[in-house]
Amino acid sequence: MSSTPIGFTAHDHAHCVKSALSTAQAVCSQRGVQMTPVRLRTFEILLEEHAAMGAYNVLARLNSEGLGSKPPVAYRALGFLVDQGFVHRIERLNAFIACAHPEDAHNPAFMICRSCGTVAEAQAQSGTFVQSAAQTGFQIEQTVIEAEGLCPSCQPEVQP
Amino acid sequence: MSSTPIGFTAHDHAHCVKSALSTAQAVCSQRGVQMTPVRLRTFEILLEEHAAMGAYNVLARLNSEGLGSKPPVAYRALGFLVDQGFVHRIERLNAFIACAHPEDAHNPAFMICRSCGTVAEAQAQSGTFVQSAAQTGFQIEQTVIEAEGLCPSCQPEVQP
DNA sequence: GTGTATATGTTATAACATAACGGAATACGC
DNA sequence: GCGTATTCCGTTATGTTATAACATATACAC
Repeated sequence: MSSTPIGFTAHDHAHCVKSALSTAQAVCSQRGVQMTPVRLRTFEILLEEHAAMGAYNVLARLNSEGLGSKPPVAYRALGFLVDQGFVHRIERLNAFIACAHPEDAHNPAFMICRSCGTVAEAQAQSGTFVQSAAQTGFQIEQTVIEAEGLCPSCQPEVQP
Repeated sequence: MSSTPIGFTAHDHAHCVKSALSTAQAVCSQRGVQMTPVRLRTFEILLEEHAAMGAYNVLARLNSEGLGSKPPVAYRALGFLVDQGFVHRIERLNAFIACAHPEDAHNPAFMICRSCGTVAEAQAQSGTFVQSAAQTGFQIEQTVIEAEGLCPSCQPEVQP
């Protein structure tokens, strides 16, 4: 398969799928957790799709392959992948997306195009919000940072 | 009514409810939109509760007062209030909360205590995320910034 | 093989949300 | 006031997302 434009930029998709899968498997054995067939295939589906998918879409795919037909199957697999940091949940969309940077620990932030639905992952860093949280004594464990708007391809061209 | 501890700090609750309601009504007539009884009472419920509430909880309250018993009634009123900036939606909780700073336009950020459920609103400001979005050409229209963790009251005391 | 922990299968239901339609209330130009 | 346009509300029905609870199976340590 050739490169496809994803996340606002092109890249070698087949490669990133393969690489993410083997990385994940390595990480799992390192952590002593099991990358079972359902979990692996769920991850692979998200990687192949390379877009945010609802749990029931994932489930439909799993079901068509005989890997489970009931919601808990999908939700458990997705929950596992999220816990391990291989997949992120997009709160705004009630959807899941394969992590773009599974290697390093990170606080992901997302840009969601309201026109084409593309979701791009970026690195979030502490801004004034985290500082003000610290000031009030709030102990942050996890952050949700999502921006909705228009990706470069979906912005109207300026008239000449 | 006396002050109650809310959003990690105490304040005069009765006053803030009254003031928010009259501010909202003034803003509505200024904008030429209608603050109808259902909308007003929905806002008041959220102000009184001073916590994140699910749409169906709000609906139950409305229903008990004869103001509507079907989901669309609550969702429409909440949608209006969100559009006008009087109420915010907490994506992480699928819930709604009255705005803490209805006067000024703002990008809200929220701290959600996973122990007691308290939600505090803070001011979000542009961090590296917004910058990197601008770099990629993504045009942000709206942001969701929510942190989950432990509020000061729910953090375990340090052993002496 | 027995016990323990983990994972999956399945049923059932909870919780959240909206499309679509008809009718009532309201605003507004005249 | 009166007609008309618009907005809002009530209701039916259904769609979508998510989890509790319990049964079964698998893996592994001992």
